[in-house]
Amino acid sequence: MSHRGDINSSSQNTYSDVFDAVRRIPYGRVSTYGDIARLIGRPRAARVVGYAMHRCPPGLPWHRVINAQGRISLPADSTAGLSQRRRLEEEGVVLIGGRVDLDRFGWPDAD
DNA sequence: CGGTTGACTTTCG
DNA sequence: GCGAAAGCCAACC
Repeated sequence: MSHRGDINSSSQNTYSDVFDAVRRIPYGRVSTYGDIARLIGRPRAARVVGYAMHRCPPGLPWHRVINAQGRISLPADSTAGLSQRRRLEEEGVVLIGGRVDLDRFGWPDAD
């Protein structure tokens, strides 16, 4: 914490929090924008999560983030959309009818 | 400083 | 189960 009101090491930046949460998603698992938003303490900021995804830094497993419907938010015909689906299947995530069973691959576990 | 923008979510028909 | 409409929040310009 600096004397000035600059950014604390605890992020406090929605973007950093979002990126950190996404990095916490285990391999072969997926999370939704709403869940990520909730994890960072902003249950209503799901849209902001998507916004952050568009600005995601390299190395971020952004492909593990999908919408609440278990569906890829990106257009199915888009390069990024196809790439995301391929990466998910590559990690063992099964897509049925273009959808992911959040009850099985969703994270964190509902339990 | 303020209106516009979204890789969203939930509710209703 | 699916499509349309409204709600919500932070970043962007």
